[in-house]
Amino acid sequence: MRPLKIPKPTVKRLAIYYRCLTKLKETGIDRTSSKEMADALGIKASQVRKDLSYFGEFGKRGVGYDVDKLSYKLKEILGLKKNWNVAIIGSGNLGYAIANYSGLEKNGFKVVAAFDIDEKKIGRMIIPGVTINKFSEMSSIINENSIEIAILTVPAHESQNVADALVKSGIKGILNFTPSSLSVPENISVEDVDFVISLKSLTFEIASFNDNE
Amino acid sequence: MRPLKIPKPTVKRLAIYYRCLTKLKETGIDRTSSKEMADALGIKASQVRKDLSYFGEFGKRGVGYDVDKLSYKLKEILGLKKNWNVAIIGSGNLGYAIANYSGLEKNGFKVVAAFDIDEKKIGRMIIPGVTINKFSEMSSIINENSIEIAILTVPAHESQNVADALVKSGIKGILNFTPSSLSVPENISVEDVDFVISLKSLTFEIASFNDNE
DNA sequence: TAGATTGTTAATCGATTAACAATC
DNA sequence: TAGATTGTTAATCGATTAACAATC
Repeated sequence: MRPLKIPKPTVKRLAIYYRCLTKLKETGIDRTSSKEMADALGIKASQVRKDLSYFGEFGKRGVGYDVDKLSYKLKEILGLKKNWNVAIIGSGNLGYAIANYSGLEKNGFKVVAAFDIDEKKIGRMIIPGVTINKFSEMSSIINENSIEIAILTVPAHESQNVADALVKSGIKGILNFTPSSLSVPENISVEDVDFVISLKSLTFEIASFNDNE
Repeated sequence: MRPLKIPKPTVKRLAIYYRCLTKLKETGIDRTSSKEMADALGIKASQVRKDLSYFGEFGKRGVGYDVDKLSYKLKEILGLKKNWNVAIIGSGNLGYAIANYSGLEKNGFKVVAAFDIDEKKIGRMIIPGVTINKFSEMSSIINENSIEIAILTVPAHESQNVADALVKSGIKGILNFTPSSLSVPENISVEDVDFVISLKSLTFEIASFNDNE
């Protein structure tokens, strides 16, 4: 049982701290401070401490944080102590790129299945050892392989239907690359990755800069 | 000259409203209301009106909004009246997938150049008509083609170097798919798209659900 | 006119930051 | 011990929401 409702931005930052600590570890540094991490990330030291304080006391006053220990704690908090089986839903260019992104495996995410409607793609390998399946087999394959996370890269007009099927298949979370805002039961988690919206934030900013001088 | 500092979340939502209006237009609907849009997006009507109010008065009291007119206004606000030339920096799987994503052209973004270090890729086409170039040609090609936006999909350890080169080449904004937080001059805009962080937010949520019952 | 919906103000809510006692 | 840095409280800042007069 977690004590409090954790702010969404805090969760994102915890993942960023974890990445930061991993880098420190690789550099051979074994002690750090909220200030050091904050400076590396361009935020305030009190923000770092506040974020961590939701989950416990991980540092030593006057000393700082043990990199290994804090890193392990964050790994635990973020649910990364186990490996996660993921499925790629929609094996187009984007699905292919994500499935083959080395960062997935490095972070404990294992692509164990992929799906597509395109008959021509069925049977091909999306990554070595993982063949692309028909949507009709989705439910059974998700169950058999205890897949909890779906990475959704289907065309926008199919996204809600596919999401419904995923929920029925017992998936627990969806990383949604489609532009649709999905309706799912409240016990299912969805994270949206919407780079066209990000691109338009960018043009807004660029256009604003030019307007303002 | 814009009157106020616009909240970041507001800008993102403006882009979402614009997408919503585009969909309404396609459906043949020509009038809407803050409530209708809000319900479609799962937010509050007052949020929609507040967001729009930063930029002017676009509706009619008692009536609502003209879809065409509001859509055009948002297009203008977001800087989308012109087409943007973009370059793909790093022509791996992800760069390839993004370059070939139909949503780019549909939204007024034109991929006019691509780059990579890998000698084997130089000269190949990333999309029909656009060949992959060496990094050494980046500066001149960006200038000659008046490219203002770079989509950065290089490996993490090269990202800052490449970003520096992009800034020197006169780029105005970077859509950053790498996990590095880039240092750029304050007149350069950066938007981060970090799906591994999103994936870890997802595992946090899933793990929390299971812990809490 | 009566009903509907805007634009805007004021209230609320939530997240960030500063400050500092605790303590290594 | 003196200096450093935590964990936490309180203050500040910013964003969301409710409420309502204006008005179509």
